[in-house]
Amino acid sequence: MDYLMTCKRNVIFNPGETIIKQNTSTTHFVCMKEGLAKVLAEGTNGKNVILKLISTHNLITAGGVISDDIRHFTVTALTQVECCFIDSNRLHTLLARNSKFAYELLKYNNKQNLQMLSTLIGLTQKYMPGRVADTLLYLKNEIFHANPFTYKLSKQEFAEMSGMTKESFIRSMKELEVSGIIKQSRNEIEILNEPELIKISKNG
Amino acid sequence: MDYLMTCKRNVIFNPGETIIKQNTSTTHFVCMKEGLAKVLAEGTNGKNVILKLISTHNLITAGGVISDDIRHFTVTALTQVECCFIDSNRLHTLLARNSKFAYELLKYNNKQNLQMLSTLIGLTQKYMPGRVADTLLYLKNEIFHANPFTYKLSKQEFAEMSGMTKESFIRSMKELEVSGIIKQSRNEIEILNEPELIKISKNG
DNA sequence: GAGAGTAGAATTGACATATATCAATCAGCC
DNA sequence: GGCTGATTGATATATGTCAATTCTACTCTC
Repeated sequence: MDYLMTCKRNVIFNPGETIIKQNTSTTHFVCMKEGLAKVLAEGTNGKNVILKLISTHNLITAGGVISDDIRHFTVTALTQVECCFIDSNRLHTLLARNSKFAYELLKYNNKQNLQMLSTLIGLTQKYMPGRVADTLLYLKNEIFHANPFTYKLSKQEFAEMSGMTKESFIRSMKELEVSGIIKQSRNEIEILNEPELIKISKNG
Repeated sequence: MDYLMTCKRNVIFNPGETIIKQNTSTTHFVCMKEGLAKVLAEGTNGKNVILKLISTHNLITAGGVISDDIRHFTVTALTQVECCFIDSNRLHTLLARNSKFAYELLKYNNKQNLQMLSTLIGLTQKYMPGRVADTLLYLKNEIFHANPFTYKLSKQEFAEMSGMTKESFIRSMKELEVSGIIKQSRNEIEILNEPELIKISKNG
């Protein structure tokens, strides 16, 4: 991985800039070195789903690269992002030579797959409160690693992470706030009663 | 792949029997040699999602095996299924030695991932008619490879493939029939107007 | 540097509608 | 002749849509 990271083509993206665009074709893949970005799948009818957020030291294959060279999702910078572009030939060479690396990549890939599975289950089988709870727990535990966490995502983006409209997301959040489970101010969310939130996530 | 296929532990499953059970742990993975099976993810509240059907010559990793040894979905036989169990050590050995194999497996894995992505998009962003259309096109093009195709799945199972209740599935099918887009008898479905069905799939 | 203006996001409310739920009836099958 | 699955209907509810309002951040001017 270090071998891949120490590449030349280092690029800086500003918030809002598109790092990878869905349905385009490239022979490069991207390695995030610093920052936060969103991975979203664009639907046919203008609806998007944010599959996950990615931060430091993350490999962005965007679905393609290994099976085909088409990008299957769009990756957009949320903060300033530093990343490097690596020629996929370089990856292929490494794969052919180093079976340990191939094994690790396979593991990584597998983990992605499972993550997507749980997203799928969550989005298709839970009611709104459960999905909102999932989003909040994901943000706290896997992205910000802090409890009152400060965000700079729009409500629209939160909604796209939760598979609903922004209005519905806002209403759901308000209910959680009224119930005393969370506390929110402009750019900050605090989870006050995590056990209850987990209970809601498991569909109460 | 042939090396893996020529294993000793050959097992026959009858329709309805569980080949792999979600949340169990094994150090074996399964290779389908013959038959048809459904791969479903069991939700917490009794709702299931059938992720896909699998037929001849398919590797069932069930999510785990490479990253952990926990099965993340349940696989159930729909017809009589012949398959073989392979010790995962054997796979790991092969991976370590043969980088070409690792590469192929990575490709395979990647394809699975993309398939799941499109399922996710379909289930979360489309209305019922679009989801039903997706299911029908999937069955015709990727599973049965025939136009009037004969099935032996229950309406409940079709519904679980389409992310809805069986009642909703039946109603949706009826509408398609009334519109002259499909024709259905007891165990057979014929797609009469495929272009229109594709249009519906793309959310009309 | 302070205030007015403005563009975009957040919020709220009323309403429409997709879809689930529940119960009843019907059909095919051993 | 009953049992399971399919179908239909009536109804409830979750969620989306649309429009109106408020809030916030930022720019421009003086």
